[in-house]
Amino acid sequence: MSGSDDRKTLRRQRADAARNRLLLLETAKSVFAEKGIDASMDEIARAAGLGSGTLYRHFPHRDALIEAVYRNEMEQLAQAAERLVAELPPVAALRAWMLLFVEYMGTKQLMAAALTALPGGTTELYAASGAQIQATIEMLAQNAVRGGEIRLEIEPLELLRAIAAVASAAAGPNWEPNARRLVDILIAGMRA
Amino acid sequence: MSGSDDRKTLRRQRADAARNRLLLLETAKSVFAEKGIDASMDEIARAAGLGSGTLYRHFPHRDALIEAVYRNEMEQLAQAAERLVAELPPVAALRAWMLLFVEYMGTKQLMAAALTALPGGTTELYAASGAQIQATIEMLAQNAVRGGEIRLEIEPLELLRAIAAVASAAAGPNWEPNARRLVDILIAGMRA
DNA sequence: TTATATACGGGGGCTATCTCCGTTTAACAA
DNA sequence: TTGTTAAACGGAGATAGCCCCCGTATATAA
Repeated sequence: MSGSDDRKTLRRQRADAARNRLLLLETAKSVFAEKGIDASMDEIARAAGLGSGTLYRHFPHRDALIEAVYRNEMEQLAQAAERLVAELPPVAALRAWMLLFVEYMGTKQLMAAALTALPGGTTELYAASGAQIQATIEMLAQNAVRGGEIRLEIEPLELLRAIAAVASAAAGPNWEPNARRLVDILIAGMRA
Repeated sequence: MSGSDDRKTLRRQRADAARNRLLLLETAKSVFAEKGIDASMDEIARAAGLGSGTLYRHFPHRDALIEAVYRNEMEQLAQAAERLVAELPPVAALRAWMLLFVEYMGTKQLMAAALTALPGGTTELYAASGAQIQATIEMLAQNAVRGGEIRLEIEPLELLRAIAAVASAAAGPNWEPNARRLVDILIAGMRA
């Protein structure tokens, strides 16, 4: 009943836990990059030198881990967007950021897979870490619409979904030029 | 050495085998539609009233089964393309077929999943059953290019990949209008 | 220093994929 | 028809991955 209950029950996270969480995130990122998005949970735990129980305490299931790694990466893209909007005219900023997104998919193929791959789970993955990326692309798109240069008749997030599909490793050897070209096709197709 | 060797060694497929193959394909299609693309192999075998060994003899692994179901479905789309090309002007035919593709993804959400979902396996899935669908979209695209109305700076198959991503169930409640609109954006973006 | 909430580890349950092999059956020849 | 044989069948079980459980260890706060 009293406020002191919170005091009593709240206890800051133990240092080892925080350390291990970070370690697991880093390890997962590199293991995913090396072995692909299908790397087993046990393997990741082993690579981090921790028990699988520890891995599962921090990330209750496979998707939660992928999502966490993914969210981490996306943060950087969100920051880049701010910069581009400040420095470039609206449509150019949108285009530049989409190209950055393509480039990003390149370095982190696994993330492209995560975007499109989770069977039935993609939605939830998006719902969580997608919130940020969605806010970002929507900001860029709205900005361009206000400039009067493009019309927006599709949910902006879908633009990314389309790009991610083409920019996934599965899209063959020419995925990069294809994806870059797709960005321009989309922009051209949206011009008023 | 002699031609009669073939006679001797070749023996036409047994009737029960052919029957069961068909039965398994049909069953798989409906089970996938009902329970989603994650339905277990054992469940499909059981639903068909056959042993799992039989299922695996016909389709050596899960992906082979999905691929076979998928290829089956795509056949119909290929036929529709012929008709559209004969009846409509080039770009209209391309657009109409892409919209048909969207509609198709709607009825067979599982196929959209198959298009984008197989972890690391998408490429192979495409390589096999994609041959036909690729030939189809390329025919439509080349036809439109010859008409001089559009430029083709992206591999046509990638257009489908983009559409499939947006038209997948994972793309949220508005996937259909979004996907349809994407078709028009793509067409507009490709106009010369 | 002691008490306690919190974290750790890894064995094990469960489920799904795929293999193996003894049994059954359809196809062909005589 | 009937016998022979290659082909197909079925389903138990080997393997592997996800995740839970819980006894042990330890960081934190008093």
